[in-house]
Amino acid sequence: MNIIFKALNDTTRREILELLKDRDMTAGEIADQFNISKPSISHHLDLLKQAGLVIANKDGQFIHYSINTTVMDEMLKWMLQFKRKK
Amino acid sequence: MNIIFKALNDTTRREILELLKDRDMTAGEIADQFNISKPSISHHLDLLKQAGLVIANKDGQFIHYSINTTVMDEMLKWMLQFKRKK
DNA sequence: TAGATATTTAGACAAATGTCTAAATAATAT
DNA sequence: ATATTATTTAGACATTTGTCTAAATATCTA
Repeated sequence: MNIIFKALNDTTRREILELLKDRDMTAGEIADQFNISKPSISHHLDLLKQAGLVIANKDGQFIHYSINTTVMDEMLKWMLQFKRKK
Repeated sequence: MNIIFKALNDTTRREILELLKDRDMTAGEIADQFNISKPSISHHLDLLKQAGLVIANKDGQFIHYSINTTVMDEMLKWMLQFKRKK
């Protein structure tokens, strides 16, 4: 839970998720969308991966990243507890 | 958006929200639930207030805090965008 | 095998964060 | 008025975070 909130607490990482919502992308393609160095993006991707929010798939020299929304279900469930009770 | 994620990115603050889910509490009552100094709790409450997640109401020398779930709707909406699209 | 391309790892550094103690502010009670 | 209670503000400090550059690793191509 902690690690998920941590991963989402950064604009760049949230934007990465929004990109991956539409289609899978390689690390390089993702980095091209930001004015941030590739190592920094790599670090962001690592945090997202640790949180289980993205999945990395190696394909030759490329690494394809895809979003994993099942992890978000846990967060959605956490948030909904506040709406249920009066 | 940013400030909401920031506010939720801390276990103590999330636990405060879970306490307030059941009933309104004063700053002192909230602080009593944690092994953290009152000034630190005060700071956490301030961040939650800035994010709009709680509302403070002064009543004499007490300040009653209550949860405001409408702000969470924005977050829920953000999260649901990932579930909608295929 | 060498060189180019894709990505990560390592290490440094400034800024942000969570915590504390001491002091300030405000309201209540004696 | 003074002391007590509730809460916040101020300032300090160690830890975490986001970023960078330089170097390492891995794959592909000529």
